[in-house]
Amino acid sequence: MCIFNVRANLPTTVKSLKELISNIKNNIPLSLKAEDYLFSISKEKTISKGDVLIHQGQTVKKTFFVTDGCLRSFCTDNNDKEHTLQFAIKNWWISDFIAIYNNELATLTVESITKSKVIEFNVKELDEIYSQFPEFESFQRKNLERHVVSLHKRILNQLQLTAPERYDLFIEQYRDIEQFTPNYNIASYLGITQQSLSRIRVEKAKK
Amino acid sequence: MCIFNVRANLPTTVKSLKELISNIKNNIPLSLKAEDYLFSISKEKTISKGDVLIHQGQTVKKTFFVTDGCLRSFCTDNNDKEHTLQFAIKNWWISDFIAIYNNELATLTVESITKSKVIEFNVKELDEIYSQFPEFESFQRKNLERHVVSLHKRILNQLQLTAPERYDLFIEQYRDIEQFTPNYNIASYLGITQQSLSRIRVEKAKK
DNA sequence: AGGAAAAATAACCCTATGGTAAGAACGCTA
DNA sequence: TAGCGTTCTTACCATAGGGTTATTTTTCCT
Repeated sequence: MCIFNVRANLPTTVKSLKELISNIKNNIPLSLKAEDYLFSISKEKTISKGDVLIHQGQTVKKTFFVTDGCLRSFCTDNNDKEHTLQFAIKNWWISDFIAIYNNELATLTVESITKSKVIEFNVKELDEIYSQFPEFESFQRKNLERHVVSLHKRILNQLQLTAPERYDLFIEQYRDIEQFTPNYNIASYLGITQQSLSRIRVEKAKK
Repeated sequence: MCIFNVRANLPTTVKSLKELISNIKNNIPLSLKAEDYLFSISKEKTISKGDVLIHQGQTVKKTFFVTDGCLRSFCTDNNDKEHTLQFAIKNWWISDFIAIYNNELATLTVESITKSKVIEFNVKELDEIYSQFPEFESFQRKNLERHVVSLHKRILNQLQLTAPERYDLFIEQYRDIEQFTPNYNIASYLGITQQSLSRIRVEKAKK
């Protein structure tokens, strides 16, 4: 959902930033200066399974571009039940965008489901990029348009599909996420319990 | 979710375009040329209750800014059940953004719930505005950011709240929409049947 | 390989919501 | 103000999915 990049000659430690560069260059031409800036504000991190990058209730200062592994964002309700808003794998962005765009404290938790690699950005520094390098405006607008479409679709699916249908669709669309994440996380994304998902899987296997 | 405006001296027939202008000027400075362009591509329309502005299955060429009344967008499933994605009142945009951004045929229907007034824009002409007047990029990016936040929140609400809780929230947040729309449309927005909503209302009244 | 921890399944009963159908209330319009 | 269509409510039973707890299977660790 966000953006970015670095110079052509990368130190070995930031090799995976190349993903990000090519990702961006597919969409807009990047000046060397813009690459420099991106490089200067990014920090590559390796994180372990279970690590929490954003804590509910705290200020959100970072946003993450995933280069390896799988993360998720979720909220926790009054009964300590978790509800997954988003999964993120390679080339996806993840953070608490509600908090960032509303300038509020985090309502979400962002945690790593597997050992992962991410590129970390400071939200404020990242936001600077638009004034310094206006070519990012259009790039990001289009990203957001695509994101809006996927959210519209998710809402419609939630309204009109049964739980088994939603599960089938999830498997179909996110096979590369399914392999990383336990079923109870998928259930919390689909809006059902782990037990219901188990039942659904059993029914599905019978056919 | 989109953008717009017109010149300072308006013909009387486009007086309501002023809403749009002030809406935009609150956010970005508008050149006269940009105002001219907006004026040239906009068309004010009065529509009756029940009129359909976008038909499922057809090409989506228009997007609408509402200046009076209330409209909704919905999809229709295999059993002819309708599921409301969005309501739009004064100062909101409405169209089938899934179709527009994906360049597909309409999956949604946009219909007017009341007698309404809208300003109609051709999607292609509207899209031109970004290349001709780059100041709109940032404006629209921020609109989309806000829209993403509201969609994230809706998804989380759908996952974690009960039907009565969602209804309470709807009443609280959209009192100005509730007055226009029949309960079965609200039900289809909340993801429940008209009958369930009726039950919920009865329970609520008892307290 | 062996044991602990995590994840998935199963079985129980319970509750919220759905489907159908009927009737009541409301609101136009003649 | 009568009458008709629309919207809302009620009541019935049906069902999907939830809550709890136990058991099995898988994964992970050393």
